[in-house]
Amino acid sequence: MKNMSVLTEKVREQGLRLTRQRKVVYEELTKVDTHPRAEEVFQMVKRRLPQVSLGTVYRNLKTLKEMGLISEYKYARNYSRFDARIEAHHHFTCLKCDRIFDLLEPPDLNFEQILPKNSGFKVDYSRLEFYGECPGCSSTRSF
Amino acid sequence: MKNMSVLTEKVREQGLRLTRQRKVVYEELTKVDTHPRAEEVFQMVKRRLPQVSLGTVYRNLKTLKEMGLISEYKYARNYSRFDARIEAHHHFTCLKCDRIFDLLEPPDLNFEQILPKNSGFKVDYSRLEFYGECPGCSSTRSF
DNA sequence: TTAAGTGCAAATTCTTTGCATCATA
DNA sequence: TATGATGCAAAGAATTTGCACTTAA
Repeated sequence: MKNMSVLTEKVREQGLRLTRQRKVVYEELTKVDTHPRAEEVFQMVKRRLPQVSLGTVYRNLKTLKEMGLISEYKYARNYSRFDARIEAHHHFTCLKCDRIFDLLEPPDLNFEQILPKNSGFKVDYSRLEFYGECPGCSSTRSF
Repeated sequence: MKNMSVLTEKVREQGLRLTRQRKVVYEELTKVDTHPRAEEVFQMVKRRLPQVSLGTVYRNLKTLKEMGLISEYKYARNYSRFDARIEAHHHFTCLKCDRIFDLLEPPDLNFEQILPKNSGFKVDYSRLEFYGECPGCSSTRSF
C-alpha cells in the first residue's frame, strides 16, 4: 500500500506515533470516495479493530487533517449560518476570525466544462467558497 | 420596509401566519450581512421580543428557508465529512440522497476577476460546490 | 373559532475531553 | 521506559421536538 509511506513519514516528521488505529483510519479513508462522516469511518475501522472507540477515530481524523493527509468538509464550524441575501454570490471565509464576507462579483463559471449537459447531474445551485485570511486579520497579525 | 411585502405574500400564499416572531426574525436577518448563526439571530430578535425562545427562532429560520426567503450555509447536514483526496476538485452534493460526488475536471476559475490581487484577501484554498439531483435519484424518481 | 405558532424543557445528534491505562518508539 | 495514544464515559455544543398554551386569520 503505497499511500502508507506518506503517513509513516508525516508521523515520524512530527514526532508522533504510527498506531494501529491511526493507520487503519487512514487506510479505510483512502479506500472510499464517499466522503464518509466520522461515524461511518468508525464503523469501517471497527470491522478491522473491533475495540476501537469513536473518540479515537475523531482524534485521528483531526490529526490526519493537521498533517495535511485528509480533508474535512464543513463550513468554518459545524453549525448553520443564515443569510437574507438570496441572489447567487460567492463567499470568503476567514480561517483566523471565522467571519464570512460576501463577494459581490457575480459568478462567471463555465459550468458546462465541469458538468456536461448529458452528465445526468441537475444543478439547483452552486457555491464558490474561498478560504484564507481576511484583510483585517492579515494587517493585525502579531509576530 | 419594502422587504416585508414579500414575506407577507409568501406567508399568505402558503397558508401560514405572519406572527411577530416570524416577522422580526426576517427583519433582523435582512439588516445584517454577517451570516449569523441561529444563536446570534436569537440574540438580535430577543432585543425586540424579550420573550422569544430559541426553538421559535430555529423553527422560523427553517420556515423562511423553505419559503426561499433566506439561505442556510452548511454542508448537506451539520456534520463533517472526510476525504483522503487532497488535490483540488469540485463536489456535487445530491439534495435527495445526500451523497457527495467528486467532479474530476480540475478547477478553471478566474479568481482574479472575483478577488483582485490588491483586495487584501489571501486565499488558502477554494471550493466549488454544486447542489442538485444526482443521476441515480433523477432516474428512480417516483411520480 | 381553530389550527398554526409559541415557550419551555427535554431529547437528539455530533463532537470533544478528562483520566486511567496501554503500547509505540 | 517515557510519553503519545487509546478506551471509556461524561460533558459540550448545536439543533430538534413534544406538549400545553397562545394568537393570527
